[in-house]
Amino acid sequence: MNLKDKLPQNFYTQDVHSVARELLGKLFVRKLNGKALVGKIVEVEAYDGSYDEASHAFRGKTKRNEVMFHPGGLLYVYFTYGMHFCCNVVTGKVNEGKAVLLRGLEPLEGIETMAFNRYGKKKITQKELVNLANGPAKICDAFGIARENNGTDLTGDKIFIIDSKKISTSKIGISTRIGIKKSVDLLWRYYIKENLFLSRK
DNA sequence: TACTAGATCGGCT
DNA sequence: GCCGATCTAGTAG
Repeated sequence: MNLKDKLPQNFYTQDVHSVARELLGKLFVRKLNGKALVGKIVEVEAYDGSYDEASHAFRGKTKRNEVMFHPGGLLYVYFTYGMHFCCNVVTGKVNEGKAVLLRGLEPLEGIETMAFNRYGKKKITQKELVNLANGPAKICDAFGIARENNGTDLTGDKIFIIDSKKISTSKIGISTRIGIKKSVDLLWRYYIKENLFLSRK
């Protein structure tokens, strides 16, 4: 991991689908209490507010989704099901309302901290390791991301993403998105094929 | 392995 | 008042 390879703002202002695909394989970093928690991005979903009924941004700007309407490069964190947080990378230009939901990370660094955040213990089984961050709410739990991180600037030094070798197109899987009831046919979920840390096969 | 229910609360109709 | 970009534990097969 080379900190010089932190993704710049102009990475995030690209089209939401380009950002979604290119985020695969990159390293999501969260500094927590002086330590770095790092995970490789293995699964994401695109949400395009302009014609995507499943997107929080579909009905326009509100107090909750306001961050989505900023230019790309911010973290959009929302609270759901009365108990979980999920986080998104805001993309595109101002007022577009588009974002990429992080759905699966492969834990690389700070695993003991993540384990403690999720399971209340530092030593975990192989099964628990696989389940550490293979889902949107699990990511936020493991990485200690909550309401107060909504709107975090990803070009800053608290939460950011490190570039890495691009995943070849042949290794990227595409499917419908998970857990939604509207716009269910859009093939806007992208993932690294055969990775162990996917929320689903 | 597969399906179901329950937890729990903020946002929006 | 209803329902959600979820997760877990429980039961049944």
